[in-house]
Amino acid sequence: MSRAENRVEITRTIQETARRHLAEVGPAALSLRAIARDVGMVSSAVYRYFPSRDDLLTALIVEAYDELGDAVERADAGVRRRTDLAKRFLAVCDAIHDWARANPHEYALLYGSPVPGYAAPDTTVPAAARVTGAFLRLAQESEREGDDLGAPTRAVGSTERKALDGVRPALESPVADDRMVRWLIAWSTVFGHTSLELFGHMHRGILDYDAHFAQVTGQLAADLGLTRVP
Amino acid sequence: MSRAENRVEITRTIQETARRHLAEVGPAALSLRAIARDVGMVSSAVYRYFPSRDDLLTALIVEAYDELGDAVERADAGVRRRTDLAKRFLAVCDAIHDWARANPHEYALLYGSPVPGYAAPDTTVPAAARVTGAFLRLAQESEREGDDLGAPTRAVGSTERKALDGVRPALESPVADDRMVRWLIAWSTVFGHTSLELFGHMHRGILDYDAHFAQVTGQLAADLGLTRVP
DNA sequence: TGTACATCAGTGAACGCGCGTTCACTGATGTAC
DNA sequence: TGTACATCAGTGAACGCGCGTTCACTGATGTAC
Repeated sequence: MSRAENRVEITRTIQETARRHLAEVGPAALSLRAIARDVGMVSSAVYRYFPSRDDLLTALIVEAYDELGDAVERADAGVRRRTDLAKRFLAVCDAIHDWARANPHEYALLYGSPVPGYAAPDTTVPAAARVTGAFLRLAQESEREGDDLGAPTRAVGSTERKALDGVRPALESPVADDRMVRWLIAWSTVFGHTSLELFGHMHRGILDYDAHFAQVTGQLAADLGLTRVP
Repeated sequence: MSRAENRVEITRTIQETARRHLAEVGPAALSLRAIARDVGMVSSAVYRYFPSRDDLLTALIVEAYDELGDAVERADAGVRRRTDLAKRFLAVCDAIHDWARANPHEYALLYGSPVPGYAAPDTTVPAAARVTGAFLRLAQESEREGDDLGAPTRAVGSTERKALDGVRPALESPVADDRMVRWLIAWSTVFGHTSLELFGHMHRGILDYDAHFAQVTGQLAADLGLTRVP
């Protein structure tokens, strides 16, 4: 095995170990020394592979975003009838929710409180954008379908229109502002529900998280006008 | 000043200092030693007032929940026409959002990732319940008003009905399940929006957070059937 | 009202721990001629 | 094909730091008679 191959493999081993630690102790308690110990290296040796703890953290963040992105895209692609936007929407929501429950510490790293002293570099942006991308793709397709049978939407004034200017560059085909607001509500609801659930705020209130999540996302799909008979 | 009075005052001083540190460095970086230093005490002296770091943390959590609870209840009570449920709902939503933006680290402590190694005791439950209580009160009053002009709701099946059993004990007057789901969506949306905003996920996407939040909560109020002409 | 004793606040040193990062060094792997 | 040199991986010790918690002790404040 060449030096270069070895390097790739050891880098991967370190990151895998780090990922395992992340899943066990959470982002705040992640320790470079503990990871090195577990790999069977002295802590200073890790610096040959990651210039600092923050770079290792960045690698983990990108990995987690990509994993979630994969799950979401796979869920979407798994729906045969591409015109069944409701089914695709629900598949995407479930993918997020399922991944979060299976990987709570990773979810907390991505969507929980920021890690103190750490600022995510721009490297993480493309990976992070995959999840929102799935929502936006559905929004555009739904818009193209035309006949809108969703819940009535409030008119959008000029301040809000300007506030949404940041979203538009991510779109290839236009989505009307009032409907975009509904998609953003769906986005906030899915992540809000997941965070409230995972961080313990539904404890003893909602007795069946999956049932409730299904009801909620079903309602969102209806509000978005996705559940219509073809 | 008596010993007892002194004790109360110093306990308060410690907690106030802790609170200031929390606001500056966030929950994860909160240090008992640093707080003691700032108060002008040796770190071991703090143990006369708080048996451990976790108890101090609990006190801060309760304080923060109560502060948010105060803000929410004050906002609700500030609306003169008690039958204007839309206005009251928007006041409550804004109170949460405003408090979170003014106290981001405190918000993260309450609604962000759990602090590693810390489990909130039951002491925190009543304070935490005040915020959700405001939503539930509005839900009940809206239900009593009767004429429901909100967006159409999806039927609730038996699994979801059972899942909602945990919410019912908190109610004095009944709320129909399908409408309760909408109130829970509103709850998830408000906290989801706030978390996504504060934790940086709307950065460069939404250009005016307040405008967008207003649009979103306005839409929620309409979906809940609160914005009707009397 | 004064004295003897008990209670309590706060000190300072210590324990035992862990962290991220740097640096001089050894020994193995690669490269150029 | 063999040798001289450069590159690189990994070591081990150290730096400097901070943390929560315990404990024997001093000196002040309270209480009972």
